[in-house]
Amino acid sequence: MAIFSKTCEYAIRAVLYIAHKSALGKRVGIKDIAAGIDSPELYLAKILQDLSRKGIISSVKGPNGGFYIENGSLSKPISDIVEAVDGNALFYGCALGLKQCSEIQPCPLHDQFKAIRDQIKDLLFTTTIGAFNQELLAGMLALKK
Amino acid sequence: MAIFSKTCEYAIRAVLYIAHKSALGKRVGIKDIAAGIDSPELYLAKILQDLSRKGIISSVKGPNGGFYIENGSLSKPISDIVEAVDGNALFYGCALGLKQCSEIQPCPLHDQFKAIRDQIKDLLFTTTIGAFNQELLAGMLALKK
DNA sequence: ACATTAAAGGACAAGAATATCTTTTATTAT
DNA sequence: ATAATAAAAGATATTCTTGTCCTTTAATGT
Repeated sequence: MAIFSKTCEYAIRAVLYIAHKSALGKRVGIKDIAAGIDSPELYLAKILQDLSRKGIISSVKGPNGGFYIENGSLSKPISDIVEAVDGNALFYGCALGLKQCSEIQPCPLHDQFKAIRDQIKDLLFTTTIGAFNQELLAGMLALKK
Repeated sequence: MAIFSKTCEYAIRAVLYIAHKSALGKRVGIKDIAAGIDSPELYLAKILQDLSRKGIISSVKGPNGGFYIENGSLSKPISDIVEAVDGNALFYGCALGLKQCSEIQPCPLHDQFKAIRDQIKDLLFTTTIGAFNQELLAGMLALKK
């Protein structure tokens, strides 16, 4: 199994794609995004609808419409996308799925996974949606294939 | 989403349960294990069949039969269970699901996730199946609820 | 106003993961 | 040998994830 659901992988890649296009003041349509991140167009549409409802991205309908990201939202952390799509189990859940796992009643992997979860949290909470814009524009980072 | 699939959570908990019972020279039946780790009995049966076929655990049929773990297998790493059930995407896959992600063609999270994957690998490859036997016997660690 | 464009929304379909049920096979004790 | 036990195996059911299709709504340009 992967760290993120497939839906979440698409979501992150799409948001980063929209972000670096938005930095140029451009809105992007669903076809453009789907091609830009190699994802099924109609499924991605559903995901973006959801992210739009949740305020992570914005959209306008009609000619010259499309998806974009508010300047202020570029400083939101990537964790916002993950939480919106996959929930917060990755940040707070027990690795072995125990509801009552805690310091008092730890599962065998409790201590070791705490460190890993903390590192994952640190990464996703401190990395912003706009953090990769320059490198994406420069073509130094990949979002497809 | 959680780190492991539900199937894998059951698998790890069951194997650790079997391990610490095996340390006492006892075989344990599926009912016992399912109750001991709070899992659906018949589903767990399927998982253990699979682990048995893959040589991670052993079993004997008939009266006084049940599941057990060879002494030598107690020193196998937990990663063996994870790989058998969830595959190795957690250890080697790209966080954003890109097939071609690498140093040459990195996804935006490539570098940061490499560190996290390495830590996960380190934990799962160096922690053995038998590592928690004493604490489990002493009731200091939980496998259910 | 009207036609065109593009996202939103609702419904549906396919596939995978999770869970259950029933029959078969192997082992043990009598 | 036979009966009882317990895992293996095969079949089926349910739920969740992923993916597609079709209609509706909102915005724009003419």
